[in-house]
Amino acid sequence: MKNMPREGSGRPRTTLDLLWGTGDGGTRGPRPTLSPEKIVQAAVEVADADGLGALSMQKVADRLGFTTMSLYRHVPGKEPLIELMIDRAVGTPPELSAHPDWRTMVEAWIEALWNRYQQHPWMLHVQAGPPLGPNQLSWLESLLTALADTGLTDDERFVISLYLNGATLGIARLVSDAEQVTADRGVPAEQLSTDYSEAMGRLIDSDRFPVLTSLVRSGALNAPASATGRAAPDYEFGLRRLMDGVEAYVAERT
Amino acid sequence: MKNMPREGSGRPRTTLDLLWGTGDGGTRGPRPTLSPEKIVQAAVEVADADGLGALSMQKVADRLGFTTMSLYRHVPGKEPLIELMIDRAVGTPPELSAHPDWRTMVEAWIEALWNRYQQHPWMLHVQAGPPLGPNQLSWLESLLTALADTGLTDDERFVISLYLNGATLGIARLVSDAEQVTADRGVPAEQLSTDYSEAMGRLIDSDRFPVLTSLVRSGALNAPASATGRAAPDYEFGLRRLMDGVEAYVAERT
DNA sequence: CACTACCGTGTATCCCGTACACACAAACGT
DNA sequence: ACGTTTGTGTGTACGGGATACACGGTAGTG
Repeated sequence: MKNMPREGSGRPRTTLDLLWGTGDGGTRGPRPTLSPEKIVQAAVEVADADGLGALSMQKVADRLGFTTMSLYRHVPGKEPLIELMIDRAVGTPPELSAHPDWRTMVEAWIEALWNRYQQHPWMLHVQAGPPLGPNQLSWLESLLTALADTGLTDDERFVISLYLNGATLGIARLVSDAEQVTADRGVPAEQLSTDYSEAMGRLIDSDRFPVLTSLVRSGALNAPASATGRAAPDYEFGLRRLMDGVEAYVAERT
Repeated sequence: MKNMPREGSGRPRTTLDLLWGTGDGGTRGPRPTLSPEKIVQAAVEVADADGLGALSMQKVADRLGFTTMSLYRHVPGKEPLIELMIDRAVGTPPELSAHPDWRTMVEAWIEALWNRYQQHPWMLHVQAGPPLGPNQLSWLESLLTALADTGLTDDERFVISLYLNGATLGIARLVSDAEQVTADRGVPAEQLSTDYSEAMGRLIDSDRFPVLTSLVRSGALNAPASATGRAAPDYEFGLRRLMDGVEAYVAERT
């Protein structure tokens, strides 16, 4: 029985083990030069620099000075690697205890998450699955803690957390996509909304799209994004409405 | 000058032309058997069935009974094709005029969009860019119309539309990802949240994650998703808070 | 010291997107 | 009527990417 496939090809068992650092098996053979951590770090750097579409095992290995196949000794494949990247890129949640009330805590939480998304825009395009990594769970824990003294039930706090998380994700994606795509087409950032409303003006039939037409003509599309160079205020306005609603609900419950 | 590359290889000029059906140039040569519409339809079917990752020009061509390369006569590439797919998959917005007030209109709008996302989950994972297709613009027009008699300014209505759109997108993605990923791992839908909270229970240290631990122990994670077999109520609750906030803002303005 | 478990590598396979050149077909200009 | 022009579907070919598999070497274990 010499040529049987060497079963259980080394260390990297499950993605969960990688995420939590468990399952570090026996210390036999040559000391590894590579490690999952280094690989994940390099992968995140590649994705940050060139986007998720440009992420390949080759590029990651090159950046580390190793062969493509060497990565597979430490990470079971590309998809698991991406899961690890997410947990690393999202990092640790902010410290919220200094804030006076739950509302400012939640706002700070969302702003921090928003910033993370800005730093690693590729996170907005991965199929995420339920959070299971230590960092992702820390974010959830953090948000739930912020809602602790609202007097809401466990269910309600959980659902609200889910919604806040999702809303932040969605807005960040919308904004980031708009910037990215138009940037890829070689449009300078200042002209973004100008060009957009101009393109729309050309396409739109004022019979079929009366409201949009008047909106374009009034120039409302130009103002918000170019005012600060960022669409950030957009999400803050919407967020504030959401918080008002939550606050009213909390007040009603007590 | 015989062997110059036959410049301007046929009809499919820009993605915009495809989206709006403009630019259908001279009717020379053999009548085309294929058309952009058929291609887009087939592509949507493939993505619906096997997900975005399994979408390839091969599969689309096979489904139509043509060669891979034949597609490129009608569609400039894969990415433009996906943009067309989005506009087709999102379809036309719902009829809202029957609803009594703006709030129920907006709720109906969101529910309709939510349903579209359920029908075509791959839409949640594409880089979208600003909406330029006729159907996408119709959705925007529809939502803006619903907000018409709120007395808000153009800016405000636009920003709120953006936020509602983004929030719906984000929640739908969170929920769909969770379902999808766990389904890929062979977990039957009923066990989803059970397995999830069980996995979390194994991973979590009650010192580092006190709130989560108590949440898992109380079983709050099991209830919401399994109650209806869908996580739909989650988003409705959060949505209601958001609408309350908007309503308060509207009232304050008048 | 032989054995075993594991490291990093090289090679090979399969799939994907798409450039390019062909053979043929239908309308146009003369 | 007939060459010219423009477009159609196809076959072939290339570069790149994920990953299975077998190899030679290495460091603890018995």
